[in-house]
Amino acid sequence: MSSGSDFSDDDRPLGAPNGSPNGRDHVNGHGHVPGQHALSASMSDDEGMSLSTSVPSRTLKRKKPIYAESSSESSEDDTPLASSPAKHATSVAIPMPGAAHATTVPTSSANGKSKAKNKASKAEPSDEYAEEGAPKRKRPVVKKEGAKPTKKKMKQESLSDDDDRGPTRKPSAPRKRKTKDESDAGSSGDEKPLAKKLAGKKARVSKAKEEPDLRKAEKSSGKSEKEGANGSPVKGKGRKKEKEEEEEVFRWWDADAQDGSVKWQTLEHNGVIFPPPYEPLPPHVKMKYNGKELDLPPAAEEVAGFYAALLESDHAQDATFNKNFFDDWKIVLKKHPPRDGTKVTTFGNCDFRPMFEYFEAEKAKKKAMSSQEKKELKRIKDEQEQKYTMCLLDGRKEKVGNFRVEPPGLFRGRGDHPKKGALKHRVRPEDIALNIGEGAPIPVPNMPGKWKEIIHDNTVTWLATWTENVNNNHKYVFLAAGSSLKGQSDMLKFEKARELKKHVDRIRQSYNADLKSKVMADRQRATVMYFIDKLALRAGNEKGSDEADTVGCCSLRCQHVTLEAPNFIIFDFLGKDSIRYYNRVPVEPQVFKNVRIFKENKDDDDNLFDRVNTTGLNKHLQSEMEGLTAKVFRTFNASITFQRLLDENNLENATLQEKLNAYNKANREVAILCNHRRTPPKTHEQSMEKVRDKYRGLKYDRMKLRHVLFKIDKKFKKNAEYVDDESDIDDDWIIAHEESLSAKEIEKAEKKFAKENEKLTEDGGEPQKESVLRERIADIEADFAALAKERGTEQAEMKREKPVEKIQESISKLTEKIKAAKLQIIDRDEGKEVALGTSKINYLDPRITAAWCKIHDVPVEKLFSKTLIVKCMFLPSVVLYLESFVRFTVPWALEVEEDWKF
DNA sequence: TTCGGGACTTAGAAGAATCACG
DNA sequence: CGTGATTCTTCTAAGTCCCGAA
Repeated sequence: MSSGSDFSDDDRPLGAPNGSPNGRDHVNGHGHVPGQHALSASMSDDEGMSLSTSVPSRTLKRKKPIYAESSSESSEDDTPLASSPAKHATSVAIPMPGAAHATTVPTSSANGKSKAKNKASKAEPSDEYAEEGAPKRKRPVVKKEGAKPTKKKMKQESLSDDDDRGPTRKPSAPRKRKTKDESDAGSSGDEKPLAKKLAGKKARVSKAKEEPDLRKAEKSSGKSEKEGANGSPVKGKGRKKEKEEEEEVFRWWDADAQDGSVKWQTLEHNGVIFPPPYEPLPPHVKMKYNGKELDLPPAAEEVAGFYAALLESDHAQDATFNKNFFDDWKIVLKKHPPRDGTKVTTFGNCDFRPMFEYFEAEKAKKKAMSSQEKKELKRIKDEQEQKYTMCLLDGRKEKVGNFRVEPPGLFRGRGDHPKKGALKHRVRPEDIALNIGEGAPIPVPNMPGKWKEIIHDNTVTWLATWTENVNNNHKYVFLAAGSSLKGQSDMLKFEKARELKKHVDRIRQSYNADLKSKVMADRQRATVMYFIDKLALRAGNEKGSDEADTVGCCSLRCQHVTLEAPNFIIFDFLGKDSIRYYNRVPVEPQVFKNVRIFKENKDDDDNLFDRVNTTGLNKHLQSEMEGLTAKVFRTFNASITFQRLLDENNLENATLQEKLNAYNKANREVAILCNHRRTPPKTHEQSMEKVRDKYRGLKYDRMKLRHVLFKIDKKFKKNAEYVDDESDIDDDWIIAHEESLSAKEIEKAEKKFAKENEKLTEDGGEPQKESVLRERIADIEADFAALAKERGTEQAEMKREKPVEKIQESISKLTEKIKAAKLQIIDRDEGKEVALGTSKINYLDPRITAAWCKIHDVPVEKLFSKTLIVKCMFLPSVVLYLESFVRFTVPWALEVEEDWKF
């Protein structure tokens, strides 16, 4: 796909609107529109849809509107483009590209009024399913029972024009699809999988069927043994039992398909490692309360220390953080009061500084240790942790991921999480459940206590779990990213995304048709799909009031989207991790219209899509393609865009560096698409200034050379090549620059002088007189004085005569350098808040990179860090090869043929 | 139909290691 | 050969999605 789309990148920009609620100001800078498909929707005007969604459901959770200002309520047709957009909208939009392909197949169903659209489109494609190679579905189809029942078709909401209007359901229980329009979808969904299965593999079918039952049985019976017994025979096939000695590479990707539910047959591990107990501070380190030293018992001191350590961080400036910390600390203090009976009641009277300073000093001390000592310390630590790092999974040694139990501390929620600052308790063995193979030795905790529970569940991959006290979230210990388990599911993920390629045209047609559906729920869902597909937005589950207020596609509220006629939508909301998403994009007129309708009669903090939620959306997606969920679109979009961008380059005679740049550029585009950001390093501005200075220096040098030419002959001024003005270096800068140059030269001269003298004395000679140095300095100063004179004259003298051609040559060389420097500056500045890692690790199919490296003869190590490579391989023995060379590696992704395409 | 439990992926920040370079 | 910048790894928060009970 993606044929044509040209990505113009010149539009970057966007002025960042200020004031993001939580203080961060990330802005997605560009108007990139991702998916380049075209929606062929014929824009027939929809018959006057009068559906107004009247009743805005109030979102339960939302307490206070965050973006109060956003002017959004548009009620009339005409969009507001008023002020607000203008404000933000510096950005430029990029036209949605390509329009061609998907379109080609007009489907009958596309015609407007039919509400049954789903059906129609579904039917036709059936052949597609058949062709599918039938990869093993990991997610067992299982649950089909669920689907079936729905047959009920209730349908209400038909949008007959008015009545439906609504959505009527205003109830506060908002949206949530009440309707089941999905029913049809359900049914069709059913058949699909079937077809697939049939087409697919024989054995598989039976397996799939069986599994569910199996699984169920297992679950209910709990740890029962039989599951093991049952399970293994089924899938067994003897494969895993092969003699492979542990260091031999297990090529799971070649091995027989794994079933989704049973994850392992045998599992041995050493549990988790607990952090060392709290060590009280030396007696001379005491925080103060009301100016007096506070003598705290260890338990209370420990908590105070958590806070003290953050004293200079942003957290300590955060009111919520401080309050939550203080509340929790007071609870601890009640149990462990200061020894002198002081009552700690006011946060403002606390002075944690002494503790902070002690920590800083300790840090400095540690840093000052010799590298010998540091190494020794590290060795000891590694030794202690050694046994936790690996486990035995089906007889193979595999790396464990986070085997260190999270130490106690203050909860660092992102954005404005209502619980940030709360005390996270120390986790004890009593809190932890271990999952381990039956019969495997039970590890002994490295601190006093007994495990909460030992289970033997081979349908899950975790080794240990506990519940964290602040949010009651579950924490797990899993295998490392490079393990077979993770590798497998990673590969499945990408295969699923690739599968979407085959269905995406049809899916787009179908949602395009639905954009005009008379059923409000369908129309909203289609609109949601349009955004998810084009902008790679996240699904957007509902969130609770005790979490930060962030949204995804389904949970967008009216305040998050602004319409700008004729066809722009401005998104401005906080997404995952409270990262701001800002994007101004052109959309299909129908989408524009829909959003206008959806916003009608709603308040800013009402849900934009009041009839859609992620569950319903995913259910629908499943009916379009087995295993399809909203997040698959993100993976698909990222990888396919990446592949396309890489393919667009012509790297015929490119140098290695140019190739790497091209790769990184593509990577960055994807990161931007997915809105992956980072806060620029504190030092960014400063290092930016340095680069800019270098750039100006080059420009200065070139200017001087030009002036030399001008002096030789005025005619050069006419030469277009030399007219370049130095608009980016002003007089002040020139003066400063010349001064610094002169200072540098003098310093150099002094050093040289000193060195010469040293040598002379060494050889038994006499040192030179000071006057020699003074003379040299005078010369330098004279040179610079001459330069000062030249300022503004457009004429310059050359210290050493050079033929004109040489000068011209130097100028063009400088011009090149200047261009490169400029690019580098832009690059760096634009990249300052884009994080490339996340997409590289999670969204870009590593096989794209592997194949690309093969074609262009680029060593993978230049692009993938060691851990990333390991992720594509996963066995230690393989990793060793890596050091010597990638030829021998057998990571699942690195084995691809060079013509492999996503 | 909602709700919450559960398991697993995705995410940016913080910390550690390595690099570049004066 | 330190040291400041850059890159990689670790840490754990915050999502997605599924499931089953009420």
